[in-house]
Order: sequence, then structure tokens, then C-alpha cells
Amino acid sequence: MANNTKFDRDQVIDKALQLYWRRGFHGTSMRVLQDEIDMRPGSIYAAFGSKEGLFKQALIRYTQLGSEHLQQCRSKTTSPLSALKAFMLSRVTDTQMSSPTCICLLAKTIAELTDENAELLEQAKASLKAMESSFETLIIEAQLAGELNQSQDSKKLARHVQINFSGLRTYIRVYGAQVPTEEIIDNIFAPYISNKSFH
Amino acid sequence: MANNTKFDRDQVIDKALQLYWRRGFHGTSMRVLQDEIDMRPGSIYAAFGSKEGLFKQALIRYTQLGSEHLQQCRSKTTSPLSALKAFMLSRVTDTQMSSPTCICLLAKTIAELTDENAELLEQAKASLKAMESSFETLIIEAQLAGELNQSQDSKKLARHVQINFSGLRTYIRVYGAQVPTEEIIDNIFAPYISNKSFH
DNA sequence: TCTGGCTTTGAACAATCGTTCAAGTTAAAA
DNA sequence: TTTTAACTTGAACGATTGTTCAAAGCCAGA
Repeated sequence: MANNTKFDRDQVIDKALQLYWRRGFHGTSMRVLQDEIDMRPGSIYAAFGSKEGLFKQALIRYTQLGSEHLQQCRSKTTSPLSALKAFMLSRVTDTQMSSPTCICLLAKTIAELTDENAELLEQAKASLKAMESSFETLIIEAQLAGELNQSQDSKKLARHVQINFSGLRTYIRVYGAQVPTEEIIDNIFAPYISNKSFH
Repeated sequence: MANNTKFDRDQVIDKALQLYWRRGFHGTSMRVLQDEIDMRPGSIYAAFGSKEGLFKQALIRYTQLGSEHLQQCRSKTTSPLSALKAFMLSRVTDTQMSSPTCICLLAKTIAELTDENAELLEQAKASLKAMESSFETLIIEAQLAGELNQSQDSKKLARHVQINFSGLRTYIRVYGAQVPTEEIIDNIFAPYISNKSFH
């Protein structure tokens, strides 16, 4: 064997992720990408195959970061409901401040792409379904902990959360910081808060 | 005066609208647009100024069609709430079947574009605000008619509807026809249905 | 130190991008 | 019928697109 890969793969994907997230798939040219990640076209194509290939890695990384962040929120509190709320709030406020755009990269992607990029579309859909599934896991925990009404189907609740979460992020993109994010997130769960108390 | 415009301006904008809606702003090239609307570049640029100019007209037309459709739903029933529900349902089911994509063109646009197309971004935001305002008008009517709880602020209710409407359309893009659209729309209003009955 | 095999480089490719404009066409006004 | 001003045409523009590949660079093992 000889000279191994020089660039830091994760770091490159992270930078590509930021760019794709900000400007979208079609709005991001390989030229801009080359400058941002400081790699020459040959290296990029050797490592990722194509513009689509790199985008797919960015989608996967985005989803992984999301899952990790959700777990992190979960580990910081004993309340599954608080963890879910904290996750939603931080995703929204973080992206309002520093991130490319408030809108979820996955939602942005399924809005932008067509069948012409079927593989990317499927990847984004699968990731969104996986996130919803993670939400459901937390919701079931919250139900067992007596935080959420158990009479509501956890799948329907997860769907409700997913819809309101993506809707909220679109809404914030329109109205900006004037949106009372915390109030809205509380209200997403308000109708399903359990009136039973355990222990 | 001499030779007047030959092409049907509204028809051209409608066709452009369909194309932009399906493929997005960056995903739609002027070449494809030329073929679709059957106009030569010179004519397009004489009539609309630029790719952005034509897109702006498409956004305006889309909003106008939306408003007209909402009014149409309103005139078909005495119930403001039913009208709003019918509007949401038909927007979602129509676009599932025949339209470019289930996702609202306005939401799609604010997801795709950046400050580099500031004018288009502002147009889309303004249109979304206008639609929300139309929702509020119907909500106030529904409150006065005793269909919706009057203790809820109509602005907050309109916001709730807007968030859930755009979220639902994104959700349907992921899951397709298996989504129980009608049930979800009913549930959007369920917590706010008035228990008082008038007359 | 030399060699072999992998990585990186960046000029170059054909294709396509949004846009322009001189020439041709058209029909109302004179 | 002639004039005239607006409209339409489509070849062509320079810039940029995603991608390729021969050449140069690099380091571990001999």
C-alpha cells in the first residue's frame, strides 16, 4: 500500500452538508463546492463518484447528526417529553441563528427534487421516516411515564409531531424571530398532556 | 399602434407555473420553459424581463388561483369551517393526483431560494402571509357562526392552520396516498370545535 | 535509495446555462 | 398602398455546468 487518503472525510462531508443545506442541490455548483471543501474535482469524484453521491452522504450525515442530537437531549433529562420539546426547540433556534436555513434539509430536499434524482429522494424520505420513528419511541416513553395521554395512538402522535415540526420550521422561515416558538411547541403537545399523575 | 401581442399571457404564465412548480426555480431551465410555453427567448424576455420576472408572475398567479379557489369553496356552503376544510382537502388531493407536486409552490419557493433571489423570496413570503390572513377571515366567520371556540385567538388559530397545512403537504410528499388526509384535517380543528350551539 | 501503487492535481471537455440583438414579420394608421 | 412601430424570431454570446483523465505527487515496503 502507498499514500493514504489525505483529506478528512467527515469534515469534507460536513462542509458539503452546510453548503447543500444553504443553497439546495441544484443551487450548489461543483465549483463552489470545490472551493468550500478545498478539494480538486478529481479527488471529489474519486471519493464520492458524483454530485449526487456527495449529496447522499450529506443527507446521511445530517440524519445521523439529528439522531445523535435527539439522544443527547434524551440523556440530559429524566422526562421523555421534555427531551422531545428541547430537541425541537434547539433545532429551531439553532438554525435560526447560525445554520444555513431553519428548514430541515430533508424536508427541503423532498420539496426540491423530482424523480430525476430518485435515489436522493428515497434517501430523504427514508430519513424522515426514521426521524418520525425516533419521535414515536420518545412518545411511547412519555406515555409510559404518564406525561402523555395513553389513549392516543403513539403512531398518530408521532405523525402529529412530525407534521407540526416541519410546518413550524417553514413558518419560521416566513416570519423569522417574531414567532413564539416555545409557545407553539408547547401547544403541539397540549391536547395530549396526561391528567393522570404517577408516583 | 401596430401589431399587438400574439400570445395569451395568462396561458403562458399558467404553463410556466406548472413547470416551475414541478421542477423548482433552479431546476427549470429557460430552454425547457421555451419549449413548454412555445415562445422564443426574445419574446419571453420582452414580456417578462428575465427568468426571475416570469417566476414572479407565476408566484402571483399561483396565489391568485389559491384565493379564488378558497372563495369558491366558501360560496358552496353556509359553513365557514366546512369551506376551509374543503379547501385544504381539495388542495391536497388535487395535487396528489394531477398537479406537479403536493407541496405548495410558495412553501417550496421559500425552501429553495436564498437572499440571492430576494425579490422572489419576499413575494413568496408575502403570499403566504396573505393566505394565512384569508384563513383567519374564515376562522373568524366560523367563530361567529359558533363552529369554532371563540376563546381561541383567531390569529393563533390561523397560524395553527397554516403550520399544519404546510406540514401536512410535506408529510404527504413522504408517505403518498396512504396518509388519512381527511382524518388529519379534521384533527387540526378538533381541539377548537365549539361545544356551544347557536339557534 | 528505489520502486510500485495509490492519491491528488487542474487543465480541458462537451453540454447547457441565462440572455442578447439584428433581422424578419405583422397589422394598424396614414 | 405605403408607412411605421411594435412584436417575433432564432442564431449566437460568454459564462458556467458536471465531469474526465493524463500527468505529477507522495509515501510504504523492498
